Amino acid sequence: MLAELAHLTSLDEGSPQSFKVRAYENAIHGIEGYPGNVAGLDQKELVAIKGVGGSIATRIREYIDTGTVAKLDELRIKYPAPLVELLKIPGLGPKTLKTLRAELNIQNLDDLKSAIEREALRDLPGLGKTTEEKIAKSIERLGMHGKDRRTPIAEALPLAEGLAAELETVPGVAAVTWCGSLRRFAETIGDVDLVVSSVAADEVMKAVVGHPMAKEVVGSGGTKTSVLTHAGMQVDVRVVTANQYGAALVYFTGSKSHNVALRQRAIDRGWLLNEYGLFDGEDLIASTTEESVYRALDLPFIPPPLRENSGEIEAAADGRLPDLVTLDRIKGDLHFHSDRSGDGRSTLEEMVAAAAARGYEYLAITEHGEDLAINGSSREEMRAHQRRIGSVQEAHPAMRLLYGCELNIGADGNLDYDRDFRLEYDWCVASVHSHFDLSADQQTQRLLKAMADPAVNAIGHLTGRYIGRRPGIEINLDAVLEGLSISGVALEVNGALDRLDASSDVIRRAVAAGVKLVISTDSHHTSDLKRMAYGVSHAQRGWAAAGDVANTMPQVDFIDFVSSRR
DNA sequence: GCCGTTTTCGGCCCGACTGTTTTCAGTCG
Repeated sequence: MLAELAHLTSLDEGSPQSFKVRAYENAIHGIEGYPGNVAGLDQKELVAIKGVGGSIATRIREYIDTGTVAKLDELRIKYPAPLVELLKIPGLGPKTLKTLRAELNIQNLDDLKSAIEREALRDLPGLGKTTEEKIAKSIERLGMHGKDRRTPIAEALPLAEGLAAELETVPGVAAVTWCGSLRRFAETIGDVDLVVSSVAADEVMKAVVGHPMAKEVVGSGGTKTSVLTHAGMQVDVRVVTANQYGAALVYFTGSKSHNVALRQRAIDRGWLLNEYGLFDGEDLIASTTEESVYRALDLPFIPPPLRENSGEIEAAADGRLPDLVTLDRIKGDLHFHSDRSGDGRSTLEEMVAAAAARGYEYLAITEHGEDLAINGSSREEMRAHQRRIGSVQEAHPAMRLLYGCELNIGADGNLDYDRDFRLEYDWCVASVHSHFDLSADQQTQRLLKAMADPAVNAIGHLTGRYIGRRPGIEINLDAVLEGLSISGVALEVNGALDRLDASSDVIRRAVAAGVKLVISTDSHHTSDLKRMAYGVSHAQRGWAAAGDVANTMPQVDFIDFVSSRR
């Protein structure tokens, strides 16, 4: 509601920088940083949220109580959807759109196209032939990459990793880092930003322009090149000197809103912060490393996944940043398949060896239960598997293997096998794999019933979503978190890049509610173990401290934790 | 529309790039 208000108000005010628009955007960030359920707050409690004043608080209550907001309805009538759609065209902003509507009565895409055909745009004040052609070209490729097109992180990250590795081999290059929403580990990525430290910018520009993944060069200058990939993703590469690298990383990692707040902090001290450094007049205060920039602003280093201006700067300033979970504190993996599961692709021995190579202290083997057609295992198969796990255990004495199962949560909340058989497992993850379209009430009951089962230790991939492909199930989150909190069942943070389920905002709510987390890879092949790093970054985005994550416990404590559930 | 270790009124981040202009406006990140 607030995002739409901001969007329509930018049209109404004829400026995306209008203070009213920014106030709405600030309120969005404040609310994102609120760890509880905003719908339950009254006017006074709402105003206490940073960025929310009397007017916005009233509109939030109005929205929750009535489902509509009069101000928003007014704006929707004044600016109908077909008109607002035109803002998605790259290069066309609110000012130009206002002119087009006032001068040429353009109301939708067809109006705009025909105005371009009769070359009517070029005679308008402030526009010209070039702008007309630019807008025409933008419309042509609108379907592929409009302003709001976003790519799932599962597609963007491999592209960035590959390109960064190649650019590191270009002569003169000292370092390459992908920045932007990708470094912040957002679920979807607008474009890939690479910041390169190099003494030979032209070499880097040449390498990018001539790269086979570049289908089209959007723009290329001395230090900045933008290209479109064949998949329609924009990649921006920016070259800076080694001395500017830290300030550039801060600047290009964002978020925009985090940067604004940092610059405000600089202004408060009479300084200037930009992508080249932190300055006191002509004097450079900090620029080489990110740490030095933050330190000069009296802040500890803020990990990129937190940089959304949703409370991290205030927390950092007060020394209240959580002791975030990190990869080196992970002691085991608790959602793990071998080719015993129909969709598994590596053998048990290979999978266990891969886990041992990572130095894990414990590992739960969680093959699919019998209810999952094709992929599941019968009781007899499970018993044989248990024996095989026992013999593999002998080869890895330092790592405790848990005989486990990924139970399937049926439509009614029922689980595989029977209670006694389930209780023989050392560790069970229970997950939804079907019936995605039940009502929120039904899904909630289903989950609550599953977590009430004494064999269940964790709820796997909470919503079953695939980012950009399939929405997750609808649930009553408050009820689910309460259920987890009461039962002591852990919430899984699934590290598969196309899942990242539960979402980071749910993780943040869960942490605030005292729910225990487990970060798992849901590995089906030895190459999947690297997902642990993704799960950790994603959990950081949800403000998860090491103490919130059960699989940071050393082996002894973890075994205690598991048996307390049994 | 929000906010206050100078403030309840008067501020509100910064720069690159492009195009349309002779000093600036719009868009973008």
